[in-house]
Amino acid sequence: MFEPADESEGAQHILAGLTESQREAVQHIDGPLLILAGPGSGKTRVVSHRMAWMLEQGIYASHILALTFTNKAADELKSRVASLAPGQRIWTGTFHRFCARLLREFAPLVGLEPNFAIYDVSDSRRVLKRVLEDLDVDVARFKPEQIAAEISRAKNEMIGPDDYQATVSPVGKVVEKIYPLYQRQLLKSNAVDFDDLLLHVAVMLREHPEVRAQLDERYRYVMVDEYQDTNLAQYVIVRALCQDYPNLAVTGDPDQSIYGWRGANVRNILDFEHDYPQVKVVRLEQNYRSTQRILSAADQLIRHNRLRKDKRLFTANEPGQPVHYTLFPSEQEEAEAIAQRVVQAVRSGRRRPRDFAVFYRINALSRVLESYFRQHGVPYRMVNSVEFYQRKEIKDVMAYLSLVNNPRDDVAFLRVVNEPARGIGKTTLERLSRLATENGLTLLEAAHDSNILKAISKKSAKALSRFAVMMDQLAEHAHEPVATVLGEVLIATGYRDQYQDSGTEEDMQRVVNIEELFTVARQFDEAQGENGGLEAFLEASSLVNDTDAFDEEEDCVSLMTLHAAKGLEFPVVSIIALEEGVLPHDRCKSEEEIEEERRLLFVGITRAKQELYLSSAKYRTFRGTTKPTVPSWFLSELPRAEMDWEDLTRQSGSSEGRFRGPRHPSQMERLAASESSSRPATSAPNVPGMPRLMTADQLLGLSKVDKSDADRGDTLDERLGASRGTPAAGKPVTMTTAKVKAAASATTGTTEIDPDLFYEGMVVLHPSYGPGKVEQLAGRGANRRATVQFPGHGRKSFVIAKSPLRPAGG
DNA sequence: TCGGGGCAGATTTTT
DNA sequence: TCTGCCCCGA
Repeated sequence: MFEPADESEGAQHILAGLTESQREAVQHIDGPLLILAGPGSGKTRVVSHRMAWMLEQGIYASHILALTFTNKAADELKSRVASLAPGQRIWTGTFHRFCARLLREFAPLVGLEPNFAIYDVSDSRRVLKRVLEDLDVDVARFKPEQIAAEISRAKNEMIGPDDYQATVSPVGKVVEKIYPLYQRQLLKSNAVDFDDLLLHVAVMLREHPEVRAQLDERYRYVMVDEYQDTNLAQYVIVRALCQDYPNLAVTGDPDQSIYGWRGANVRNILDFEHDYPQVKVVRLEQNYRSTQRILSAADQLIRHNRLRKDKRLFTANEPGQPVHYTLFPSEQEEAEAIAQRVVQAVRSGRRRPRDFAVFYRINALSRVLESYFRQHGVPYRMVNSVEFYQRKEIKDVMAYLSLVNNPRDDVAFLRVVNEPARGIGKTTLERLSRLATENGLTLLEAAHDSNILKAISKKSAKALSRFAVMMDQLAEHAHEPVATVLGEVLIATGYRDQYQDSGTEEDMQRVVNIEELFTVARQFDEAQGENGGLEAFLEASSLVNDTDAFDEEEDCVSLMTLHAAKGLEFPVVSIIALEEGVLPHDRCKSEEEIEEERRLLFVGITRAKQELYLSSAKYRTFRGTTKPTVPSWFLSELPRAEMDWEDLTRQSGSSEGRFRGPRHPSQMERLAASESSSRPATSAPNVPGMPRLMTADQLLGLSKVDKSDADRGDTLDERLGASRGTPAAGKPVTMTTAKVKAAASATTGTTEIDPDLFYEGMVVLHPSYGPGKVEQLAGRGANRRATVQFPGHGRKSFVIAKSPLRPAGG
C-alpha cells in the first residue's frame, strides 16, 4: 500500500546540504526572525528552503507573503520555491506590486477607483510641471526635480500633503504649496505615483483597523527580503501586517544598503532587534561565492564604515589570484584592456563572454566600453540602458492604452491628444486645461462638454470633439485582450502609419518597436489568460524595468551600474572609474552618503567569484571635455599588500615605475596643468563635490607601509620627503582651484600656507602620518585648528599654522 | 499650429 | 556629448 511521505523524509530533502546556521534559519517559523546575510552566503537558498519547509509543516501557501525589492529577486524566489515544493503557490512580489494589488482591492478607501493609473517618474514629473505652471512658480529658481525629490522624501517618510510643514528652506515653502495640489491632481486623474503605492497602503492600514486586521490574518507569515532597503512607509506596512501574527522574517545586510537616496533607512534593519524583542537572529557569514582575496578586499573596505553591524566575512574557498588595480592613462586604455582581457580569455577557451561583467557608477561611463567592445567583436549587453518602455513611441501607445483603461488619466490625455498631429496646439490645450480645472472636470470630460468647447476656437474644438469621440469608441474595447485593444488603437489613431510612411531609419525603428510591443501584448494575453486584461498589462509594464528582462543565459559580457549589479554574481568582474567625483560621486557631501558609496563599491566587489579588476583612468572625457581625475579615496582603504597594483601612466616600457625618481612631465600632464590653472577660483573652498587633492603617486603609495615597500627601501616617509623636495616626483594630478594651487606651490616644506585655505574634506599630507583627510575645522588665521583623519593612524588635531600639514599634491 | 534649428543646460543610482 | 526647450518661420 502507498504510504504518504512522512514528515522527516520531506524534511530531509529540504534540510539536506544546509549548514548549521542555515538550518537554524530555515526551521524557525513562528515569531520574528532576523537573518543577517553577508554577500554570497546562500541567502536566497535559505529563504527558499525556509518557504518549502513551512509548506512541508502544513502551513497554507495562501497564508504566506514574500516581499522583495526587485522583480528579479521575486522571480528567482518563486522559481526556487516552485522546484522545492511543486504545485504550491506563495504570493511573491515586490512591495510596489503588492501595494498596487491591495490598492485595487481597497481603492475607494483612499479616494481612488480600482482602475487607477500608475505614473512612472516622467509621468509624475509632467503632473508636477503642470501644477508649477498653474501657480506661476519660478521654475528656474525652483527646479521641478528638486521639488519632486522633496515630495518623494515626504511620501517615503509618510508625511501626507496636509501634514507637510515648510522647513526654513525656500524650497520647503514652495513644496508646502505645491505638494497638496500635486496630490489633488493625481487623485483627480485617478492616478498614483510610485511613492503613493506605498503611502496609500500605509495610510489605509493605519486608518482602517478592520482592514489591517483582515490583512494581518490573511498574511500570517510574512517575509521581507533586502530589509535594509526598506523606507519608513514600507516599515509601517510590514509592522501593520505582523501585529496579530508576528511571524515576520526579514533578511538583509546593512552593508548592502545602497538605496538611502530613495528613502531607505538602514536603521530599520539595525533596530530590528529593538523593534521585535523576541527576535531570533541568525548570521550567515560564510561566503560561498568569492575567493579569499576578493572577500578580504571587500572586508577591509567595508570596515571603514561606521554605520553597520560588525561582522566577519570568511570563506573556505581558495585564496585565488590577487585583486588587480590599474591606473590607466585614459578611459580608452581602460576600455581597451578590458576588451582585450575578454578576447584573450575567450580565445584561449578559459572563459566565455558571459563570465565577464563590467560595473560602473554612472550609465554615462558605458559608452567607451561599448565602442571598444564593438571594435573587438565582443558580444555585450547592457542592463538598463535604453529602456524600452521609455521610448517615445512606446510611451505614446501605452498612453493611449492608459486612457482607454482610465479615461480620467490627464497625463495620458495630454500626451496623446495631438499625437499624431490633429491640429490641437498649445494654446488650445492651455485653455481646455483651465476650463477643465474651473469646472472640476477631467480633460477628456472637458473635451466632451459642448459648453466648454464653445469657448475654444471652432477648428480646435472640432478636433477635440473628434478625439473625444474616438476615445469613447476605443473604450468599448477596454475589456478585450490587450493585443486586440492595441490593434484597435493603432487603427483608430493612425499612430503607426505616420511612421510607416516616412521611411527614415529612425521611424522604421519605431515601427519595429511598436511591433515588439504587439508581441509583448500577445504573450501577455496568452500567459495571463483570465488574470490578464488591459489593467493588469498596464500595471505590469509600469512596475517592471529592463533589468528584469535580463537573460543570464545569453552569452554576452554584462555591462551595468553598480546598483544594477546587486544580487548578481560573475566569475570575472571589472569595476571602472574608481575616481573621486565618480565613486564616491560628487553629490555626496555627508559622511553617511560617503558610506553609502563605499557600500556600493562593496556590493560591486562581492559580485566577483574568481577575478576582480579595479581601475581608474588618469584622464577621462566627460560631457565632451577631457579632464584629469583623482583616484578614488576608497582605493586607499583596500589591502594593497595582497593586491596587484599597476600604474600605466608612467613612461612607456615600465609599468612598475612608481616612485622612481624625477621625470619629465608628459604632454598630458602639462595639458592638465594649464587646464587647471585656467579654471576660475572658487571663493568658498568647501565646495561640495570638490575633489580631494591627492596625487596618483600618493594614492598608490597610500596604504600602510607594507612589506613589498619596505623591501624596496621605499618607505612612506621617504616618499613624502621626495615629493616635498622634488616637485617632479609628486606632481598633482589635479588642482581644483587656483587659490589652492597657489597655496600649494608657495610651500617649501614648512607650513607657510594660509590656514584659511584648508577646507573640510581636503586631503592633506603629514610627514609622519602621511595623507589624511580634514574632518573638522575651527577658528581663523593663526588660530585655525584642523582635525585630520589619517588612515591607519586615527584622528589627530593640529593648530594649522604650527603644524607641518600641507595640501596633498603640492 | 507645426516642425526645424539653434542654444543652453544638465547629467546617479530605481520601484 | 546629448537632451530638452524655445523661438521662429512657414
